[in-house]
Amino acid sequence: MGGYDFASLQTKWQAIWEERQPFTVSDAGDKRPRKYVMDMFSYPSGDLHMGHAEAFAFGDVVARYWWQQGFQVLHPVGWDSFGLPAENAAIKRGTDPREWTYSNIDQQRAAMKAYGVSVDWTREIHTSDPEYYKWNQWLFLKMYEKGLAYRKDSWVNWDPVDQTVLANEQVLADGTSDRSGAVVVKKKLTQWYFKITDYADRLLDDLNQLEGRWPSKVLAMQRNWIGRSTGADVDFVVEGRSEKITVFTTRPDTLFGVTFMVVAPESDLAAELVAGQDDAQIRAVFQDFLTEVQKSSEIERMTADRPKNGVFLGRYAKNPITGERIPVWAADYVLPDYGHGAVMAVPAHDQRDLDFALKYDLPVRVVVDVNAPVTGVIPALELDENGLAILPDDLEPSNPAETGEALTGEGRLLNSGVFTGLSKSTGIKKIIEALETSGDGRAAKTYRLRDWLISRQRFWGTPIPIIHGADGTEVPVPYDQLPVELPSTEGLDLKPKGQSPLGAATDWVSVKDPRDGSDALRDPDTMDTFVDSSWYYLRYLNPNDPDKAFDPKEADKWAPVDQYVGGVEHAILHLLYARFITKVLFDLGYVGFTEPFSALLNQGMVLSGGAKMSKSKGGVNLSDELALHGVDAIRLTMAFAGPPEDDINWEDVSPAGAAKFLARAYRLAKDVTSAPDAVWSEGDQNLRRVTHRFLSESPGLVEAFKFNVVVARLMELVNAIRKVVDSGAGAADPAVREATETVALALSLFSPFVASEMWEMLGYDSDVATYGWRKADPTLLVETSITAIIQVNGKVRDRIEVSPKIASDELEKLARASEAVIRAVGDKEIVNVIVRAPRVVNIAVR
RNA sequence: GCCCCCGUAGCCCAAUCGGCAGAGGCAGGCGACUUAAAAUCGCUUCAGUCAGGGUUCGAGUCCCUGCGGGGGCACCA
Repeated sequence: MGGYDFASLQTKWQAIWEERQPFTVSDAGDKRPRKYVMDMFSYPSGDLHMGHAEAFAFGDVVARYWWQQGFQVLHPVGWDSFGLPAENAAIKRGTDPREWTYSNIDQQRAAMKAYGVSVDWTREIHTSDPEYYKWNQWLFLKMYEKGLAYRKDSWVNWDPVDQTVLANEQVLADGTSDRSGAVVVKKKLTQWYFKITDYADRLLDDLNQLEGRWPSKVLAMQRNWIGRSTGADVDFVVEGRSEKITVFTTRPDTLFGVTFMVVAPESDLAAELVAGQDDAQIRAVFQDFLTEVQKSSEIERMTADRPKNGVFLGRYAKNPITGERIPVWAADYVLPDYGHGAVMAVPAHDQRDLDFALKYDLPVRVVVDVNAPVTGVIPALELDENGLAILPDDLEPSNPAETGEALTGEGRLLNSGVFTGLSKSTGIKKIIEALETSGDGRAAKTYRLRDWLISRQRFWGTPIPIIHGADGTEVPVPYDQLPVELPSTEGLDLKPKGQSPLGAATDWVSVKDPRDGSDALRDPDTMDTFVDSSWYYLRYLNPNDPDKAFDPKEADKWAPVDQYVGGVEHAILHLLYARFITKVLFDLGYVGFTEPFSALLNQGMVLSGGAKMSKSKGGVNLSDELALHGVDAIRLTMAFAGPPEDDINWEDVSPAGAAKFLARAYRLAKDVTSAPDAVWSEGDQNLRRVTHRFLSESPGLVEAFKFNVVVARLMELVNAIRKVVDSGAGAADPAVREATETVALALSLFSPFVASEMWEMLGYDSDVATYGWRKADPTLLVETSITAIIQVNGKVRDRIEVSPKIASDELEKLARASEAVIRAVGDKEIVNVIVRAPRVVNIAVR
């Protein structure tokens, strides 16, 4: 590798930055406008890996860009330092998780500093510090007071490897744990929840505000996850039972087609219905069925298109609108925790209901004519004595009972009493109105989103600040007794046993009831670490404040975060939780905004051989690449590889090429012979034009995250300077200095070490990073002539050099006079001439 | 099954508003320097934009259909 000694440059500049702290934000008396740029903080695994390196490289481009643009930029880092890897490591070594965690942090901090990220190191936070997690507890208590934190007994996701419960968001689509990879099982347990479902509408609707500033993919994922459906709740009276069964449906227009009802077998409702039923045979059959259902694993349950099984419960319900008597079944295709755990079955128009009806020989009744025109005049239909329509033969739709295909399309209602003939959407509206009038139903929404299960049965997390009194009352720990600190691990067995290890820390868990001093027990569970990360962006604003979680005045000044950078793996989990907690803090009056992250950039992954790069898998890894090519070249490689949100195949990019380019840039700084006070305007005008075009275009490109294009333009500029130095005006030309200084300033966004060195070589002792972007001189951006293209029928036939200010009619005259055009037109008739001065003329001929 | 994103040279990728398909890099080729090689420097080959249809004076760009790739949700009523 020729060029320069990147290793000694890295050492030199790291020491200088350590001393100067150029990125520490004091704010006081600083009149510059503010920007808050934040990278997703890291779990302290000890090493910097490719994923971190890429995210920090991109985040740093943005942070350094705003510094150059004259802002004071808050760009903090912290550590997501609670969690299972530390705890598991501690179990393996018989040590305290604190040791592993804090030594990893030291190691990783050093790696990050060596990576040259523009960070305000005075604001570093660790979520495992009592000074931090105290405020998780404070947040919990605030939410508890508002009824947003509560405990309930429910079927939960249980990770049998990590021996703890998981939130829905932590279970992958294949039914395995996102952390341990174990197949998650269902357990019925009493757990703590945050009531995120209260915020479902706001979490969904506020996504519209983020449109265009968050990746559309993330917005789509969040919308899917929240999964709002609109429709109606309909109440069905059950014979011999005082309470009705309420079902949720998105198709109230098909109410006349209901031929049976289905409830989830494991729901309380099913048990009640069977209990109220005299036939012992039916009760026994149901019990067997329920046992069978509970045996099937979550994975089987989640596979679509499984055969549907069910049993008749021996009970009948009444259709509220037709008065018809319909049987009530229990079946495994109805889920206990969605909607009301019960459905009205319309087999003609729902594939699942149809599959079930055909299997158990239940009636199928068509109530929507999907062949009927959806728009236009509704044909007048004759009704029979039952109020049902008599249909002309050609309107007869296909019969689902014969085809096995449910009719789910748009159409017009059939056999639906006074509603017959209505379109789907009008039918939905009118039938809901009728239900509301009769009191048998109402418009309703339901969500896929579930409340956030936050308790965990592990040690290394934030203790839940609740005391359980002897009488079973939940007593919040008084605020002045926070934090509830984790005990020492001395004599404590952290091995997962399905119950929190804290429960066995006798001295810790036994407390006096704050109400009356009687014996009581602390809640032994700890919080999901996603609680820590749901508000950490606020803690950076006053990381050492002992009196409050964050300062609302600081939040007004800095928050929300202007630019958040991180991996798409948090598209739902962390980002949804942080949005939720921000809205809660807004409602509590602590912040004046409802979305935490105004803009989001998701970097792609770095792949090698089609797999994520990591040390354990062998092959290419970050530390080798850094040693081989230097920090600057690696960072530049990532910026140049393509759009930041795309994955990078390491085989497709060239760190050696990046290093070569940096060496070319560096050599220019060496070549410049003019003094720092050289008068640029006396320099080579063509080079100046290139420089100023670069100065003018780059900011927009950075703001659009087109880092790869900026680097390409920078390469262009370097090539242009080289040409002037070697075979033009020469190294002494003032324009060469101007252009080379521009290279150093722009390069500082991507490759700060070599940029700083170049800056020094060029005679400056200031920090290149905060020196300031130079404004383009508009007079150098004006083009003196422009190439107009002349087309005939859209095909380019001639090019002419014209003034950019040429008038349309003059350009047309020139175009018509062109010999190439005259030849192309020949004896054809000119039917139209489009002139877009000064760029294009198109002559349409026939 | 529903929804979202992407298909441009051998490869990674550019192409503001619909207006000359190529900025930059990798790989390749030729040349200069060198005893030779590396490094460096200069020059250079390479696609008509996945396919089909439509809108338009004009489509890589907008619309429809299909194919291919990636992702999210899913017995969700």
